Amino acid sequence: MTTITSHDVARLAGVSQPTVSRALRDDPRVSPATKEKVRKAARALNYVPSEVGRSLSTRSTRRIGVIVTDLTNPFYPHVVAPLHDELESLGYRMMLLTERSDEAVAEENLLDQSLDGVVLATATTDSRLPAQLDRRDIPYVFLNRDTGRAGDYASVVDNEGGGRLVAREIAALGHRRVAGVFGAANTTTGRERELGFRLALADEGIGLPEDGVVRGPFEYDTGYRALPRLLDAAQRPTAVFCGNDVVAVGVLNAARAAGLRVPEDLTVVGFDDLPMASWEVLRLTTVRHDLPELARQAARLLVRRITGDADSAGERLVLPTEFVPRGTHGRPSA
Amino acid sequence: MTTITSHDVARLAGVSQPTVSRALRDDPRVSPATKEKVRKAARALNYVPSEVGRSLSTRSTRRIGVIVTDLTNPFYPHVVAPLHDELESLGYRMMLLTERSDEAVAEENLLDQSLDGVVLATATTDSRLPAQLDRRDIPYVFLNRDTGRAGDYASVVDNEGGGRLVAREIAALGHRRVAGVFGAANTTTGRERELGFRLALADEGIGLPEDGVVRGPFEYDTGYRALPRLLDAAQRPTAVFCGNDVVAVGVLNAARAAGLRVPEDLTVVGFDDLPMASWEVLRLTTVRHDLPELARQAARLLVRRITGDADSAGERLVLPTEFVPRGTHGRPSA
DNA sequence: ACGGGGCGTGAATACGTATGTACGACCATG
DNA sequence: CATGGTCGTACATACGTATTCACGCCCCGT
Repeated sequence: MTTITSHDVARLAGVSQPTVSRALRDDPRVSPATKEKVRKAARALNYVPSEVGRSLSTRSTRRIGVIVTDLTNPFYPHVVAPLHDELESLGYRMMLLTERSDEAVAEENLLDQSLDGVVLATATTDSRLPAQLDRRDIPYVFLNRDTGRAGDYASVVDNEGGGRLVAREIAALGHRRVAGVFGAANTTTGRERELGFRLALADEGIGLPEDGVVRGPFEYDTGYRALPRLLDAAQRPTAVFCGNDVVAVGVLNAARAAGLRVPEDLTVVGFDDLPMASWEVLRLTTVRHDLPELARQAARLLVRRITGDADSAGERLVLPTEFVPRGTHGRPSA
Repeated sequence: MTTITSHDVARLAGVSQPTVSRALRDDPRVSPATKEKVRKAARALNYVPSEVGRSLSTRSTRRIGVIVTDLTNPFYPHVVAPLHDELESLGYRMMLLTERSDEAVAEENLLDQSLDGVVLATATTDSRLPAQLDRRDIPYVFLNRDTGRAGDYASVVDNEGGGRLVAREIAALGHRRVAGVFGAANTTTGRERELGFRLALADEGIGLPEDGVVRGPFEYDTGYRALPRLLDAAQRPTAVFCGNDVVAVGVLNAARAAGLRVPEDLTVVGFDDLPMASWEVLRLTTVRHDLPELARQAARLLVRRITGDADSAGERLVLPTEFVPRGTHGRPSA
């Protein structure tokens, strides 16, 4: 069974190929009678317009690339899913790409004109991808992380504010020896959350000792392996602020493995409020922001940029944060 | 900045466009000297071949569609991630599509010749998608679930065997009043796991009462809401087999909320052995299979089918299962 | 010296759709 | 009745790459 084209439909309907194209796109210049004839022929042949042919002709693929590091990190699905849905409702489709890809492969994938735009959910401050995309005039937006430079198009969270919230709550409970497990230093999320936390702690006269800070990828293992080190610090902490929920879950599990009671022996606070944070077995105290909205906002911003409706100087959309008390924080017992 | 095409490269290199195409694809009929000239020109212009032009000409997009229900269900990322990587190493890219999409949209996406193949990770036994794909001669494979009919191309798990394993372990521990939370009845995964469980229980003289069975989507909520109902059964169960780990986590959390101790008051067993099953806060006893391999196998099978190297009568690749004892099973105390 | 056989390259074309332009028919108006 | 306008459709072409075919050249053999 060979592919059915608009020419086949044209032949059956007794019109020309361009008329088929126009009729199916509901062009007002085609008479209702002809439209009906064409639609009938198209449906009789089970015709579906070729996306490739259309893309070549219109120079637009209505396809968006989304770059993530690792989908098995529970954070990403919660951003990719709403992103997918929002893009779909805007008439775009989603290509999933990962950062770990071989660099040459990745670049070719991005620069071969097969994407109308790109969502970068993994940007590190030293990534060279944005420059490549700029060079090709491929619209892109940052999601969650950005480069921190002016001119970015980004949908992000008030990370610094969120870090401050946690510091104040922890201080108010009476904690004085605190620790932190943050994201890698080349991510704005990691840096800003740490900064807000430090600044607000300083306001309360509390310092963050050198051996009370661990930085690493926003992964379960980072948290799991960080806790033993933090417990070995000169000043054993009574509270740990984690750069995100995934890391916090790692810390919670390490605490359980170490026989520590939470929150009696240790206060643990996360960031993101992933659905699992409210599981009974975790009851993780955390910082909430509207993750689905973060994704939807990125999708809409990207589409605005594609259609030329975005501010040419860049746009940074910042979502607010909120402290969510659950079961993993309390007064220090020591 | 206008798009750079092979014609531009040709002009700069002083050759024809076809020669550029051949040179860059390393065609042996092009002389080394010309190749060098072309490569130099291409790199000077930062040329990347247009994927769209190539697709139109070759009638192949090297793009694979992957259909999932809901990415926020922790199961899917663990199959999508290895699938993505395997496809990439085979030279294909991944389009992510969801089942919930508006049906018309979804069909158009699948049938517009923009995909070389499709992975169905969501098949229900009554899905009409396979017939549509057959009709268009679009190669596809089932992943994890299939229709159960002969002629399928599928990468699946020995679900019935896995269900049997659990029944035997539970029976051996002395449980006599057991319950089950299975997947929807129109999924082979749900049906086969239930079947194996029932058959092996019957071998031990144990029945599964009507009010000891709940069926629903393989989601957290299904498990969470199922437990209260099961506890209200005429014969309160001492053990619950869950259709997959995600459901089991729902049950575990419901048990915690109900003040039940696991495994003292209730034995809970899952299926899949997702990474989170080994978290200290869960320590879920479950049935393991090689999930990444399940995905990789599906990718390779699909590519074989695309290239015409697969058995024309269909192929069903079945992965074995293994019982993984952790902390959520034990002898009944009652 | 002439003819034949590679070898390397260019010209022509195909892929499927969208769109600018031209053209024919019909109607209304003077 | 002629002319101008409008409406609907066809013709031609563009998009970027891959491929088939034809052709010219050089080298070798006789």
